[in-house]
Amino acid sequence: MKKRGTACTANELGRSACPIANTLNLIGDKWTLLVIRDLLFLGKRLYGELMQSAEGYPSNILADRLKRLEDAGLLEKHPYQHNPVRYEYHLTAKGTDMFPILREMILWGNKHIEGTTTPPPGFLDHFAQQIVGGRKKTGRKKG
Amino acid sequence: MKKRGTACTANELGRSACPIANTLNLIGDKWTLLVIRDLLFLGKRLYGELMQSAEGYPSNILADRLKRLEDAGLLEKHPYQHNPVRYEYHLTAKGTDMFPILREMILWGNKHIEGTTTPPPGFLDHFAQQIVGGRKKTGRKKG
DNA sequence: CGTTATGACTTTCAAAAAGAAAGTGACTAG
DNA sequence: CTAGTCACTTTCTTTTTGAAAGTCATAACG
Repeated sequence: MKKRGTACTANELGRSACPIANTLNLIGDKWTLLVIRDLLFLGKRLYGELMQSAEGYPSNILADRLKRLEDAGLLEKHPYQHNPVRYEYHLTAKGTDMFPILREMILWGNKHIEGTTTPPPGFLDHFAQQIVGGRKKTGRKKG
Repeated sequence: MKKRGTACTANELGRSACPIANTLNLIGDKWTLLVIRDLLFLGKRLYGELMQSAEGYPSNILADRLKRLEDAGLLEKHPYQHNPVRYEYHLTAKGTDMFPILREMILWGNKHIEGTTTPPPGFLDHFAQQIVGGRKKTGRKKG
């Protein structure tokens, strides 16, 4: 619960230079991708909103993951009030780029785990458009 | 290191019915996806081959993850010798369907983490062809 | 002024998981 | 008979988790 690092270059945690291994250094745990999901799909911004997520984050874990994600450059926090200072969190481009990973996990879960909820029609395309289509030249996937 | 479950229906571990949350119940840790990577991309089959992976699995962790993946139906083990019985491991269709998740992690890692190795040209398409194009009727991506 | 409430964390601590290393069982080779 | 190998399993110490309580700044109430 204490050590953190930027993890922006390979091998920082003693692993190989494999992009999968290095990506897992950031999101290879039970909670981190759920925080990203809440920020990306569910429009949550504040600590309290995230705490009310259906997943029931332990508060210390949530605080820790937000810090790690900030250190890794996947999210930024900005003060929305002073005295006491409170922050709102939002994903950076590096964070929203996680979308394709989330999307494939949704598709895999829907296909292979009974009882998982399916996003409404067009939901994923909407985000793909917004995130991938909106910021970069698009390219891969779907013609 | 002891409890295991099939986790083939949602909510088994007290989480929401979200497909991301439920997929993370299976692969939301540091090692599991690396084992799948070794089986899927690197052609490893035997316990000893997996142990020689660049990631350096602790042997007890590797044994545990293989069991969990088998319980979840992502891999099967088959004996390749008797006395003593030894097994070889290979992914099921449910396991190889993880490919798109791995692919997106490779792309994300290559884009955002300096120093990660890039697969050779055509590598991912090759697998997409083999796995997605080969087993199901799906999109066939280019004839 | 004193008390209660709220939001956003932080600290504490018991329990669970990870990980290093040594052990086990069934052989095979020398 | 002794040493070596493969595929795990067990033991044990360290680290991480996670439930719950605590903290801090401020607002609202009486």
